[in-house]
Amino acid sequence: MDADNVRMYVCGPTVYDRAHLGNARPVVVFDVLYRLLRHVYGEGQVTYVRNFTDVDDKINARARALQEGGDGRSLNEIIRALTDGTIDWYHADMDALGALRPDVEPRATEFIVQMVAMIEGLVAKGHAYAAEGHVLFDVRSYPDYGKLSGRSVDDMIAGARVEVAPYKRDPMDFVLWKPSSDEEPGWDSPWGRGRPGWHIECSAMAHELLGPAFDIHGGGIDLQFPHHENEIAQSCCAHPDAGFANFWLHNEMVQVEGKKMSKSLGNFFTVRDLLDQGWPGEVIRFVMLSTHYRKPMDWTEEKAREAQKQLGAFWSLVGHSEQKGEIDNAVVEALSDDLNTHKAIARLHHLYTVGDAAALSATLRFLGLVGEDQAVWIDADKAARELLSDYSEALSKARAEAMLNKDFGLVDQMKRMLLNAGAEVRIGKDVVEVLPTVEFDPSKLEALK
RNA sequence: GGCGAGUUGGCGGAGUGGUUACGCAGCGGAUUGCAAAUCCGUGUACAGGAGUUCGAUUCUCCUACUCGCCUCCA
Repeated sequence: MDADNVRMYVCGPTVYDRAHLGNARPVVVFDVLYRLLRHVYGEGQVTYVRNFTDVDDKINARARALQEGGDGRSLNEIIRALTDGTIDWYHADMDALGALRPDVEPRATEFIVQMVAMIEGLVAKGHAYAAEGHVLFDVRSYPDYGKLSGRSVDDMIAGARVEVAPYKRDPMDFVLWKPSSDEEPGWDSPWGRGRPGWHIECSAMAHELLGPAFDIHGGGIDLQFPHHENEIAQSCCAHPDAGFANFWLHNEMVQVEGKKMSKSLGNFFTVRDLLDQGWPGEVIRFVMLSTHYRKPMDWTEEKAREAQKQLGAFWSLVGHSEQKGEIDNAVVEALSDDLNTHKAIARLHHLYTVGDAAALSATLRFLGLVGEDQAVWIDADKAARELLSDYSEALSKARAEAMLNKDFGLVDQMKRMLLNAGAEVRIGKDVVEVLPTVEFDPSKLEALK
């Protein structure tokens, strides 16, 4: 809409717990988009907003449990502390994945005033009504309701899985505001003390921070309905001529070893779990980017291992050279084509194969595939190379002897040990080299006699 | 019951109305004491059926299967 101010809003997490792997996908996907937009339009020309939803019944339940467990603070204080802590976790974990922080990360609880104002506007325009302390959005008042997700109100009602509250005019009407009991957090409003419904916070914050119309709205495909559908209904009815979001992007879900990630299947884990297991954040990111964002992404150990191997190879090429290069244009083109990250990775392989360390380095940086882990890895790699150079010398000597007396027993034994420790043994015509691989483990080396 | 996405070689995973990526694994060769690594070479895969077309993996329709959403969910 405005090349000097490209605006993007992405639905962020409800901060009640550690981010799981599924939470990480939109973060990584839209981080790539953010980086691309900054590259194309300029770093200062892009505004990226991603919210924290810090008012939610799951949070309330946790806070109440803490209170009942003896926490003497007020409910609001506990909630604030709880969500503060969860946000810190989120930042740490997403930073580890190489995701840039958005320009603005608004918290829902800091925009209650704007939500109330928007709801009042909707009531005034006849799109919402108060009933029994609730305020509900009247879906029948918005003819385009269901357009984004390709549903019709009638179809959905036919599905008959809608909870029908007696105060609703239509079963599909959704809550904009609901009353709070004394044990629940609440804010004063024209409809009494209460709290916002789930969807209104994004509409209010997007409007406040990006204006009535902006370029891109993103989030997980599971949010397409009802969350985004409801956002559209609210925002478009509140600001009928603005248009709200120009483009909607939805990432597909994450699976684990071919199955849906769920607590009941026991394949549920957080980003922190993976990091603690020793997977570098860049490897997790690399796995994410190897699948197009609109397809389900299957997390498997095998993919992670493969990603680590490939990234390790890239890093070892760029890590030991200080050349400054340009971001590869073919990668930018691939990303410009609906974020074809896998094609971009194929191009990285090409840069690696032709040995263009400078371009590879700049492009990896652009894609967020080098970070602290790379520095750590380079250090470890250097140390390992040093350690192995002694072994290399010894092996070289032993081999020279063996070449004369044709007894290769010792050479083979040394080789086995080195390979077993994850080293790579290269014996050429006259050169012997021993180099570490990503699997190198010095503790598996026994002292050479 | 409603809505949607997908089904590509051993595996992962792009893409295209005709020339069929890329990575890993495999195979053949060079090399090697043997390997590893490297280099060179190598595989005509697009769920099934019908249709449109000179020609379809790519477009249309049908069928099968998988998955997701419809309820908190990224």
